[in-house]
Amino acid sequence: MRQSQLFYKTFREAPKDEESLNAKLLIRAGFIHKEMSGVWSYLPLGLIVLRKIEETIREEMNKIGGQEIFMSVLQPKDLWIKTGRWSKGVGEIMYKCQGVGKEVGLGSTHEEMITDIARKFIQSSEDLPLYLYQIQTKFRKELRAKSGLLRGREFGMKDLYSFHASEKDFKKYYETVKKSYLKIIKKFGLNAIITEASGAGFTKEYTHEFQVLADNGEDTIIFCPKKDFSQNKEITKLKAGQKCKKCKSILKEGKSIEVANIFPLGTKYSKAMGAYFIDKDGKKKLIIMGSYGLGPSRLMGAAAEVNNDKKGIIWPERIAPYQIHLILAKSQNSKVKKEAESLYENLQKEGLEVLYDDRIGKSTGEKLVEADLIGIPIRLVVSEKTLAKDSIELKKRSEKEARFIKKKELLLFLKSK
RNA sequence: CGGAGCGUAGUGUAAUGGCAGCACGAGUCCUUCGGGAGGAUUUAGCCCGAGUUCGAAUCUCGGCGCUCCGACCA
Repeated sequence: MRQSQLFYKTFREAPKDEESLNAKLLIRAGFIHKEMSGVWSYLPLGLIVLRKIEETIREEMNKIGGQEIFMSVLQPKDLWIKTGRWSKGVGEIMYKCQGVGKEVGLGSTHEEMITDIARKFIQSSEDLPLYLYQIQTKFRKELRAKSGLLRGREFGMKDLYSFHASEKDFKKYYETVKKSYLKIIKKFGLNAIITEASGAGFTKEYTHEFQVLADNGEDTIIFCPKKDFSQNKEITKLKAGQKCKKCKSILKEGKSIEVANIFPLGTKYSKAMGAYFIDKDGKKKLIIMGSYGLGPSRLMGAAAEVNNDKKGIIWPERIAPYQIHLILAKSQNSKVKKEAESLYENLQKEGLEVLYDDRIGKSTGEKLVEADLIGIPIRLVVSEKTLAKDSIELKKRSEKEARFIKKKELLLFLKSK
């Protein structure tokens, strides 16, 4: 992509009413645009990042047997009445159908719908286990949206639902999802701690939150530095300073961002909605369910919140909008431009993702500062200096020092990644 | 939903009752040419409504919006 053609704009200063770091950085670098509190639009750079996050999640979900579906945002009211959640006002946003004049739900979560689908398709133990997921926009009645992408009223959610014939089978899959989630989150440059939390109306047991330590997080956890233990402060009876029961490490307290939450639903929804299957023994039994949420937009916010320095964002490779930022330094010598153009063509031929700053009016300094703000992992510069050395300058966003590298070696280096 | 703060060009800021100004951005021209360059020139603004006043960006009331703290977060 030629930067001269890219729809974006960076800003020297963030809007004064944004306080959270992720919002400041993502707005300044031209990734997102706020429509209203808790509601964001994604500009080209931001959308690429969001799509990469979704794609990473999709790959991993498919690996653990997930099949992708896409449920509707508008949901029939009667399903919600069955589970008693319509009148409770537990977050569903009513939507008056224009013209029709009837109330329908605007999807805040999809347990009701998925169970409705499942009870129609699951008939015997032969149909189990079953893993269905979707990547969807959710709408929630957040009384207080805040912290940039970290808590929105409209946001992306990957929700996976599992259906099992036995508790044993459910527990096994629950552990599989835990491992898968840790793996996914790590690819976004984040280190999650699996944290026990309240059942939150879903279950009497613990649910599990995936918490990423960050000063701007809205949760507080008491955790073991070796990850042998972690509980949300809301429910824990332990305090920082006490010893971990498993490994005897001193427990710590920290602010954290909840990037995912998984729930053992048991038979709560299958019971409320009559989702049964015929087991091998010929008996009619309730389907055992789990639900597993992971938020792509919140993950994008968390990734920016955690991976940055004073100059800007430092995107982890897997979700960076481009892998390489090629910069044409300002020069009177037309050979410099020729060299950069030909390098751009070559890198593209190799199938590498390149953002090429081909703008001719901009000073080199401005380009470098802007590149740091945008945060692409590898920066290449073509200038009079590099031309004289018959090489290209290479610098990783995560490292301080740049180095010069011969063109042939450069391609090998980049392809090896 | 309770509490606090804030709403002035695209962004950041000044003017505290008397001609809305500055910087960045954006446009044009010249110079500069590796860490948001310099000069010239152009562009663009008082959240909405009511009130007080000779006169309101400024004071009062109402509304709307944003941020932060708290409650809530299925």
